[in-house]
Amino acid sequence: MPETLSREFLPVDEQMDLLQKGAAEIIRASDLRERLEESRKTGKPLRVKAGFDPTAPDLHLGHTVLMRKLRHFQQLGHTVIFLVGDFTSLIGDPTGRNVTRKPLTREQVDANAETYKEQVFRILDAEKTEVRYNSEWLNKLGYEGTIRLTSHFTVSQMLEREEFHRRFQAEQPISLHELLYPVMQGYDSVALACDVELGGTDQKFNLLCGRELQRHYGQKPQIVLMTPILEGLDGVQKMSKSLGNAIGINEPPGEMYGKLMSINDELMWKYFFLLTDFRGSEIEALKTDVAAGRAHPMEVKKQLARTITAGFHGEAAALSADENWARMFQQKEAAEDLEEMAVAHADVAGPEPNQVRLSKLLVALGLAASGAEANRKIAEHAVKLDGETAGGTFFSVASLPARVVVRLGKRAKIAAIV
RNA sequence: GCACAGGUGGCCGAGCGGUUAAUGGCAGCAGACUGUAAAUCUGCCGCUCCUUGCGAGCUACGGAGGUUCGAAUCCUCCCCUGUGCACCA
Repeated sequence: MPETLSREFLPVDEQMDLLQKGAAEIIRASDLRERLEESRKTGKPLRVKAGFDPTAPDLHLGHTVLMRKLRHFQQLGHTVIFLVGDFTSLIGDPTGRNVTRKPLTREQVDANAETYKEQVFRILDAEKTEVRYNSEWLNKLGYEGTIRLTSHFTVSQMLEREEFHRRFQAEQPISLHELLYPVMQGYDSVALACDVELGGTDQKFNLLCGRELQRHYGQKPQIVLMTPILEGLDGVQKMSKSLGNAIGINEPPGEMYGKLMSINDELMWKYFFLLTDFRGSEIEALKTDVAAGRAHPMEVKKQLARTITAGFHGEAAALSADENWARMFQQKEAAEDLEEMAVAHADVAGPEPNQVRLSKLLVALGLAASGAEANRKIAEHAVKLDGETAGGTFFSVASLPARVVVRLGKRAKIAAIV
């Protein structure tokens, strides 16, 4: 992929090809083509915006689908605006929530925004990204401006939005301020004079509000490019930290690799498509090979896991994660580089010297959420010590300090008891 | 403000005075099976403590009181949500 720095843009067909890969919907593709042609003629890059609520400082692969698309624009020489929704996040986008989100404090927003940027620039080129905060213009709007702005929409327009409509029908609460969210996001596009706005498909309504408002303000309505929502590890619900089915971009290579291997076969193709630079045709070829029995799905999945892991941690880390995983799951041997945690013997002591209360140890290692849960798992024979199923609550070590490999299900850690 | 309907464990949702940590479903965790998964089957699924026992204690059905030997279940007040009414009334 050539890194275009100057006013030299690639032919429009090639640009369209890249931009359309993995896009769920473009409103409208023909307009995008037109505007790309115009930009190529005038030498002016497109202004491409994507807004982010600085609410979830831990980015996961689901977020990167959009980031990667932004990077595509960037690679083609267009201007990417990373918009921090510091103002809108005081509302909290109601998308997909059946409960009204509680607003963040100013301090939380600021702190989150910083963490966000740090992570985003692992994918985007910081040098070429325009970072803006929407408080810049929304703050100035004032009550009067807000009234004028909201007058462009009607209540029934707002209630067309699926989420509001659903809640209204279900007799669930909709706070007045939530209705303001799409309006503000739309105004961001006006303030930034965007040519294109990116968002997930769940953002469709908000994105279209931008077009609507831009018309009112005499601007050309932005093109809207929506990326699909990535399903999480369960393969059903969207990837989300709060649902516990996410792969964080800051996770250690082993974790990342392991989680990727745990997705089901069907989902792996989507991941290939949205999270790697494999060409569409290459992915289709792999798919055909698997269907015909020429390639093993597990091997293909390993390739996926390696590729994505390498993108965040480098080739070497990905390879070692790969080898480790094979040892752990295929040969059921203990992995080499398990995380080691120091535990004070006093905290986990049993009644006799050199004895350890296993339930406490499991909690201390973070393998069990509570002592009660730990005891249940021991009773279920789900706990292994140095490869041997633990028989009871207590176990003895020959001497202190001691190192024990503790395994509960898929997860294992080395306890350094001192 | 008035009236009505609601508020139960991560979610949905039973229970409507007493074998109740609270039926059931979903989610989750573990075991078996497998190609890592998925599917399927099995077990678990509030917390703490220890003498790990079909042990003891604690906390829990929006909140606070009350009635009762005993309340998620009855009463009172309060909070929250939804709906209707709010000129004629």
